[in-house]
Amino acid sequence: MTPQPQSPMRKRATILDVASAAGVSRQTVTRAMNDMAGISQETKERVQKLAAELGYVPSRFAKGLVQGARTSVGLAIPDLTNPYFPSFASSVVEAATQRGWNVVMDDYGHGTASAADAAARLSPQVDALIGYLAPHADEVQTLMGRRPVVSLDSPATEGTAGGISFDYSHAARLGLDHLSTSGCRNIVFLDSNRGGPSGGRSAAAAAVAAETGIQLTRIQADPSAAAAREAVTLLAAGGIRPDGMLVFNDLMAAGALKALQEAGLAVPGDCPVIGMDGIPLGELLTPELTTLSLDLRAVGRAAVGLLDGLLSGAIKDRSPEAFLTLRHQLVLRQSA
Amino acid sequence: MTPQPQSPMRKRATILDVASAAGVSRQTVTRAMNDMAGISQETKERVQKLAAELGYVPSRFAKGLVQGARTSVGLAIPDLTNPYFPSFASSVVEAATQRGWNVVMDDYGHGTASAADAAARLSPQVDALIGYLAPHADEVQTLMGRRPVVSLDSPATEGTAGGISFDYSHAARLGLDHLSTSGCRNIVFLDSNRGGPSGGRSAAAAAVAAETGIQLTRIQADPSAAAAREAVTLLAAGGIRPDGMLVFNDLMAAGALKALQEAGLAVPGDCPVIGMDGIPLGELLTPELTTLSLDLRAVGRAAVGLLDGLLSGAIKDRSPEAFLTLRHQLVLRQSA
DNA sequence: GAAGTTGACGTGAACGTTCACGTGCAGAGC
DNA sequence: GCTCTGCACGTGAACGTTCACGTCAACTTC
Repeated sequence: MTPQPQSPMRKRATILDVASAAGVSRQTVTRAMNDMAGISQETKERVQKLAAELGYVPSRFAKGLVQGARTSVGLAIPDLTNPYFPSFASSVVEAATQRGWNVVMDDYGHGTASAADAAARLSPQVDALIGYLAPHADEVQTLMGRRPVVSLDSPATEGTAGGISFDYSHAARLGLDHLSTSGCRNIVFLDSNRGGPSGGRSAAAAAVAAETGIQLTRIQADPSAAAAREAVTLLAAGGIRPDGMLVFNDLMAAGALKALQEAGLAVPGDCPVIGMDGIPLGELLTPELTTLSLDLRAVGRAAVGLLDGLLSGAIKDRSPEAFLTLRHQLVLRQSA
Repeated sequence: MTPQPQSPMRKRATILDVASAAGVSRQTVTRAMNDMAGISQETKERVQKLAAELGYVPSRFAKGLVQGARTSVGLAIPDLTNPYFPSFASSVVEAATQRGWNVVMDDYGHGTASAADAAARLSPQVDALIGYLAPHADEVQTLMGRRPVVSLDSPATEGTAGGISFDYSHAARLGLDHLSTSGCRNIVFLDSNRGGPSGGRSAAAAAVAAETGIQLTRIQADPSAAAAREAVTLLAAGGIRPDGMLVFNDLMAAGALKALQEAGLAVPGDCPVIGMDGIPLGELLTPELTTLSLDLRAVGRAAVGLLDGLLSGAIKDRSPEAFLTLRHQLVLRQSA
């Protein structure tokens, strides 16, 4: 409360400064700060007040050293700008908070950084790591040593302690079935051009198409709305008129929607569109986006749950239980 | 590499375990792990390999204790689900990463938590705090003691070390001018019903309206797209037909857009709509959203910049330089 | 009035690093 | 042969807490 400048004093006050100012011992200060028993109300208040005046903040390092780590988990995410990731991050933060963990975040989207860079920064600070790491999941686990890494959407062949993957065959089947039932015969799969997690979706779509005899053309773009929009505009300008579209993710689908409308194709009339992921944004588009939806909060919860098991030893590293597969669900709205 | 189970061993390996395994001293292990001089290549590699095998991870607590904190900053955000906040968070993470800081995140949106709860969790872990804290900014600064807190969008009367606020009068003037110039005479301001930062926007809009003789009706809803949609639907059902709309933020504007269209009002034909914040989502809507845009990356950069000044002492706590005011810019798209 | 109990406080040790030296040894230089 | 230099490595101390005990007086208890 007293605005006491004390500016020249650059060094942090320690517990001993408080103790000597109050004329008591370290331990008594500890008792006062942590509301422990064995101290009179009077002394406790005096010490607390003095501590505040001196700007005393217990060193988290000293505390952690002696008490044995409160766990903090790293969260590595490619791009907070894609609405999918904040939804995911938010559920991770919630689940972690419930367990009393804290979350150190790194967003490696800007610049040319990769998940490995993020992990290198995070590694010295955390006891475990969750993230979208493909195709560097291996490298990240190496960086983390024995500390568990849960990787999302990377092939289980990558050697992380645990992982969550998605059943893209199932998703592709749901999506393509719906489109072909709606009469589409000339479907385009708009894929992301990023090496990483994309492979799964496009491969699954191709496989399902081949199996069911659906004609499927694959085009690619950066996984952003703007790039998707441009790609579809280009496609339409080339005279190609798909009569159905399955898109890598909802954000790209939003861009595709725009481009199709601009090209004079009605959605869903001329060309139904199905997105993937189920981000809240979908409901705000016109037409509202039909999508293969993931329960986003469940994804975060599952990731944290796995980590909990791995940390506690209830789940063994790389054991079958350490890998989960989640399924998409077709949410019908207006666009298909 | 060797999958050596070693599971029963629950305790972490320390530097001494590595040292004795390698037959060298602590200091030599330190030299090997940190690529320091004064060690032979041969020994370095041997130690590193051994360390990896033992799963040795240097304790961040011990390291921090002796080296004096690498700074980590807390980031408290109400709701990652509103696309505004991830954009902001992303720029904070980027700016912090550039300085070699790390970011501990807390999202206090879920449940009934407030910024103060988030700060309580964060406080023992961080050296400084950035966040949307209103109306609990005071309380948060108290929790943080002398450590600097930069609060966004809270009145400068709240006693944080620094802050960033927005010139809502300017924004309201830009928005209302544009609407009234377009011929709107019966404008609705769709406000958030959250106590916090909302006051500023609505008060500024009211003031500008009064000053310029514009007829402005204020309605309120939860700051989400769904709630805004519902509120506007209700409004329209009540027979009230606004001929122009200024909205608390872009997310709510997206909901309003939907509702207006459903109610048979053309946008911008019958009722132009202007949002606030300038989130990327705006471009994906139909019609594309005209908005009072903030340079979101600049906001994060500014916040981290302030914190940097405050931490280094270049800027004094609560001095005039510790408070910045940013301005919105009118970005004309289709909705107005 | 001796023994036990309680409350309020203090002290040594330990947590796992790094820093600032110190040591020993091989070879260079004269 | 002696010092000097450089290299590879080791050792005491310190960082700021908390834990597990101690201590000491005042008060009960019978």
